[in-house]
Amino acid sequence: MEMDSRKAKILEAVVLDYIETAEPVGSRTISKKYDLGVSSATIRNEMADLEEMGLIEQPHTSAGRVPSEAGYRYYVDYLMNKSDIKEEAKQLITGQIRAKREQVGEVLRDSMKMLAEVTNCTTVMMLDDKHGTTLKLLQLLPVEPGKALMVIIMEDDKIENRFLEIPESMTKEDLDLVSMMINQNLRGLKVDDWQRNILENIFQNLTNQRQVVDCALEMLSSILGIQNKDKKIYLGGGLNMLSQPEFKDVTKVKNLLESLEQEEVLTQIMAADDNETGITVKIGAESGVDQVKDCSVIIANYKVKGETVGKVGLIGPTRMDYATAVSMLNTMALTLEEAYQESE
Amino acid sequence: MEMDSRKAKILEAVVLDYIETAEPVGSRTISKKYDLGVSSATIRNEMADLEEMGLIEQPHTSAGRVPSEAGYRYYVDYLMNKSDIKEEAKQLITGQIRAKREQVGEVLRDSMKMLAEVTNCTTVMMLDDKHGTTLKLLQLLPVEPGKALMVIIMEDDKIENRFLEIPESMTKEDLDLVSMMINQNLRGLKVDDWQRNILENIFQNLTNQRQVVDCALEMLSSILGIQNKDKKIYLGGGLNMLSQPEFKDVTKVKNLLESLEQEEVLTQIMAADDNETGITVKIGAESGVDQVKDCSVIIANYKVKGETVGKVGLIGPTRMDYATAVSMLNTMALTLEEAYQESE
DNA sequence: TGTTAGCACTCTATCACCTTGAGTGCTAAC
DNA sequence: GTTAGCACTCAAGGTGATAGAGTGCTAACA
Repeated sequence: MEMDSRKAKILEAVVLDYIETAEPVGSRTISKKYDLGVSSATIRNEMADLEEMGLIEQPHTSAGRVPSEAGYRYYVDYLMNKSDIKEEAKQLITGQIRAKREQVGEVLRDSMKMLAEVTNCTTVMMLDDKHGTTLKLLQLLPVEPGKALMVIIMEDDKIENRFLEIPESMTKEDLDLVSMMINQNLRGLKVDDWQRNILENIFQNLTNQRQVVDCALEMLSSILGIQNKDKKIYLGGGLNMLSQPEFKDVTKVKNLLESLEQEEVLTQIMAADDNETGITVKIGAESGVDQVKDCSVIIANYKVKGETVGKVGLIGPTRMDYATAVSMLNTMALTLEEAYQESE
Repeated sequence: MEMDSRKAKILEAVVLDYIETAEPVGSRTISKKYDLGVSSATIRNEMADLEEMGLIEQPHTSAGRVPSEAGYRYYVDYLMNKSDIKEEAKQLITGQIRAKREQVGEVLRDSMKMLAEVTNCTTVMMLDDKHGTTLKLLQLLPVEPGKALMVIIMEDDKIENRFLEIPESMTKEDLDLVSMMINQNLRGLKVDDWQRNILENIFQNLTNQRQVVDCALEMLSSILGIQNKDKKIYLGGGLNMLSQPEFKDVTKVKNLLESLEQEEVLTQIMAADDNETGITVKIGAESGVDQVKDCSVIIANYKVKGETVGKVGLIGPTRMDYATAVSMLNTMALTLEEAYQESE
């Protein structure tokens, strides 16, 4: 069976109409609504072919046609108009990101929420564990006798705070010294690269503060090393799923949303991007994650200096507006890259 | 119409059975399941009275009875066994809170989640704006040329981080000086108490760093003063609602959950506690918040040194297990108070 | 006087059944 | 190759009958 241009147009019509209405699309609808210049009977014949090719399917005999996963795939790969995007929505996102950059984290959260609203999907933001795992600056601050605050600034300006118990006798100067030693020796290193002799060096110079250093190092390593355990993941617009007609069944929604609250599942989903550059679209079961086998996932990497620093993902029903979703996500990733570049 | 002890027992049976089964309760069910020593006919007569008193109602003629809001009210006020609580669940919560206290914020979030799970309700934690609005310690840290990190520790050990642009020429010593001046003058003060002469004093001593100080003060005041704008609210177990049979309708759930994502609504809900001490139970429309008129809300204050520092709330269907909910919430509030007390 | 058994009554939930309409596939004519 | 026409299929929606849960009332009972 050959795929000619008329078949393609009919497939496109089926996809677009189904995305819009969420109802199976009949031959009559297509012949009336989309101007193909042929009658519904002809379209019926073509649709029978498309069904044979596995691109569309019928929920039951007397219903219209619905795109299959393969059909969506064909649409996304060959038919979709990739630049089709609402300019205002685009502005909204870029504006959002460029504004108030001083509040670390807030910006990401807000942008994710906005992207979710515009696309009516759920968004995931994930910072890559390759990045942010090296130390930029560590400082111990005396808070009150016996208590200090450890402030850790990562290479990507993320910040962690931990309280630390210290001997009452330690002064601000002692803490400064400890901070300095740790900074000098560990700045820019990943936890894997800590070497015995570096650590020995720190301890040797700080034998009397050994207990504090030990505790601080332990916290530090847990933050830098086991990043994936408390890797920052932002989720936006989880409730958007509830408006989709495919999720009118409560238990289905519940299972899905509960899955999305589990970091393992999110990590698995986001790991599904195969081409390192640009945008990956996974339709239905393609993601390989059982919990979202009825959803499509779109993932964008964003890079700084050629290295992937994070991913933005969009999760929605298979019947989602791929054109808008892809271009919005693309905009988002580009603006984030730009913002990162500037702030470096 | 008098409320005698048998009527009370029947009302209690209706409430308990309805809480358990979510189905209207018939006279036969009560006579068989709850050992009242009278026949279903007698119970029917009593139920007719209870209905006349407005404490129970019938969805339709041939259905059993369901407690009215007034019925729940009566149950909560006079019948409920307040110490009825599963000891293990209690242990779970207190254990959770007492553990790993060094990770500020995390503990609260986790405890909320757990409380939500145990009660199968949604939980809200809200830190009162009276508290946490005074400065304990401020420190400016040099990050890289032209950039500093402002670390702010509040009186309740909450921490805020903000990046600050500074003149490239400023040294660590300059920043220390600025930090010290701000600390000396503003520690322990609320933003309302900042006085012109105090600020003048800071500026006079730091004329050459005026720009930086200005910027820092602005951020500081926005953090301390307009606390309610970014007041920390933790929400836990929002999805629990989805398991309740009263929320099998998706649009209903969606509206509710979307309301609960709005801080104004949460603030309104949590403002509904009238008795300053102990626990408030608002049943259905009693909360006065339209969005949760089909839910009940239970609110607990927790205090340190006689002053309310925060509230914990529980939101669930009107048909909720009040006894367990109240005592769990109570446990939670007490343990939090205890934890705060210790850490002060 | 309070309690109970018995019975008629009411209303919902459920199922089978039918009708309707959307949509198809096939065929014959263009 | 295209199209009009027609028989066919199937889900959705409406109707009517039935079963079952629960009530209220009445008369008998202790």
